[in-house]
Amino acid sequence: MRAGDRRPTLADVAAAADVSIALVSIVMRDAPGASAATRQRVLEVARRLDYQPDSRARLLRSGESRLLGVVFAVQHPFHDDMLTGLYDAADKIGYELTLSAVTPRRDERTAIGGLLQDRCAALVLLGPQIPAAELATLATRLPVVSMMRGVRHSAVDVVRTDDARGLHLAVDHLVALGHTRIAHVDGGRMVASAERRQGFRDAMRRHGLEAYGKVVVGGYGEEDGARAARELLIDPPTAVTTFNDLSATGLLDGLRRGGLDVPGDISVVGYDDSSFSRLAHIDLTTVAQDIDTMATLAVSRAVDRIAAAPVAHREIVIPPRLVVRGTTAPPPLPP
Amino acid sequence: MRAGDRRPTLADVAAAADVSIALVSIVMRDAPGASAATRQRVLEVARRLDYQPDSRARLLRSGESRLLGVVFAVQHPFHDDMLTGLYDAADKIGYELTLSAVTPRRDERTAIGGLLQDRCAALVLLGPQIPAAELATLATRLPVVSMMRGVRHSAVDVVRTDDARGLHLAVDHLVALGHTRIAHVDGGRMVASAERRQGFRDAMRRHGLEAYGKVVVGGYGEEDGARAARELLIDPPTAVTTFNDLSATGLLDGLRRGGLDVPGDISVVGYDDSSFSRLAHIDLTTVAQDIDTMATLAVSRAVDRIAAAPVAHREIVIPPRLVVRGTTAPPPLPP
DNA sequence: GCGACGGCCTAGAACGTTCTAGAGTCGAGG
DNA sequence: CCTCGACTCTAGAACGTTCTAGGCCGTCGC
Repeated sequence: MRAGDRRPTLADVAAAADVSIALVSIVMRDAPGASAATRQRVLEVARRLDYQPDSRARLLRSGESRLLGVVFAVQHPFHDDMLTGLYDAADKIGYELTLSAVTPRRDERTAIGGLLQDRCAALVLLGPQIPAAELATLATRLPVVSMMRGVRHSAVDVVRTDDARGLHLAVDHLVALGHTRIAHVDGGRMVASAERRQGFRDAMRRHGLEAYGKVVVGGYGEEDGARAARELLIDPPTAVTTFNDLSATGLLDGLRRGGLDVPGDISVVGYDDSSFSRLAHIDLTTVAQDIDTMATLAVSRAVDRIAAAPVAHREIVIPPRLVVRGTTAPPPLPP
Repeated sequence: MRAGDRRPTLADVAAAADVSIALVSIVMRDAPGASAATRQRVLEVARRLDYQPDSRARLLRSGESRLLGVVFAVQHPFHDDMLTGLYDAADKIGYELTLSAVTPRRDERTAIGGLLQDRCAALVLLGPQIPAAELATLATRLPVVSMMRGVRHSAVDVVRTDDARGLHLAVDHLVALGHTRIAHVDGGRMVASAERRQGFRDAMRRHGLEAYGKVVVGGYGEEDGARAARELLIDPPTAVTTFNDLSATGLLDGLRRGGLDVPGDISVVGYDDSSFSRLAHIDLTTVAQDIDTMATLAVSRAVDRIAAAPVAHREIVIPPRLVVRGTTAPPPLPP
């Protein structure tokens, strides 16, 4: 068989096995209506011809498309983790995933547009940045699940972590260790940044430490953390919470270059429990989002919507948990 | 319009604009055969109805599918960079990309299988790990382009960097700075690891330094680099080349923790010019693969194969270039 | 005045599936 | 012996598109 050859279709298999096309279809779908013997024979022939079903024709005909479109961004380690979870979840209930990436030169609208043409049954968006109104419009066309970003609109489903609570956990942990002067490096315009910042402020207030809490402008990446480190080095607190792990690693590096020992002089807490935060030489205390639960819920919510099943809440909020590793310790004794 | 509503089709637009279905199709494809006035009117109606073409039906009918399947792996920053380049390249010539990810729990065969069902016209595989024989079998069914991995089989196209040359560049740079005792942290069983290791050995020999060259077992990730650092600290060379940037950052961190100054005591060269290697606080001297060129060539090679165009060479080898940043310097003066 | 031609448009057949409706066959029950 | 139901199987119509063949106008060249 050469590359240019036409790929075998149901008709080819049917002809070779001397049965009708419909019967082959039945066998392929494992649907009732064929005897064990024929089933066997058809499968045999199909395997011999190396038949592969054409999912496009299949979906075209059968309307319901068991296809979930996922929009993710490159260079976001957390998105990669979430993709892993989504594949697992979709696989478990017999759905397929089709991916569309946001890159520095390919924006979210383009990514979504591509998926719409593929006629997927629902859209799962990882940390969408487009305006809520636009998401709402989109949601009139097909079910839309926004992950990691709250959307105040009744048409859009949301699966996210309780980010405020995540920062409560981080601050509680630090306070329990004895810290009082704690700073937060925030995520700037990033999705969820506001919730985390607010969570930090609330937690500090709850401990009566609002006077000691300081928020430093940060951002998404390592360079943002490094920049924040330079700012913090002027008058270092004894502990820092951050918007995410990437920023935290930049911060770690900047603080150490500035001559501080982590966690001896200063403690650092990340956010996301990205796979690299577990690496021995980073060993970052961090707030973990429950990826598998979130992925499972996002997929099942999308599927419920596709089936037009009534769902209880538009917004599902998952509690995070704190993963204590090596970057937090009691504050240094006052000199 | 509610989410459950049927999406408008060509027939809907045709009815609303009072023309034939075929004419609407012509207008949508921007094909010749419609007057400017009608074109205008049909487009108007289509926009009003919010018509979106169904790519499945389109591809089903028109056979040739302007769809390239791409298999990439999560947690590989370099793959993300390549995806960015591939989207650009495909976009430029009017092709679509459909992505399938390899995750810790979803292997390459599964990822490829998904794409085959989508009937994409060709496959682009980023650093495929499956046996060459399997790739060859696959290539009998549709054009297959392997990126970053050489495949010694006439059926599979290859677009890769001249990795041996990449290590020559790194070693030449270090030797020019005055280094003689140079180690290489290799990539273990990773794709392209052998070429880089061999390139290192050849380059050292060319400089008459084979006696000073040492190869340390490493791997893909930061932890592998950190492990190599521990080994190297026993009797440190003055410079190290690495399999990739991720491993290099782990190495950097490990060496610094071991009390060495980079680049004062020891120089480090990475490989890939990953986006994070450019970050100010990493600032890694590294070997850059020409991502855009590779992406463009991979896409056009795939397209040539789809068109059954004769192509000159099965394997396209792109020269890398060295990006000198802050982790390399002359060796310390002997005490 | 007439045939040829070009511009615009349409009908209907594909594409590879799934689904609906029904046609055979066979054994059991009356 | 007939009828019924269960079980296999099949024909043919969808699905939303593109493509092939043509039809119907004017206009142009003779």
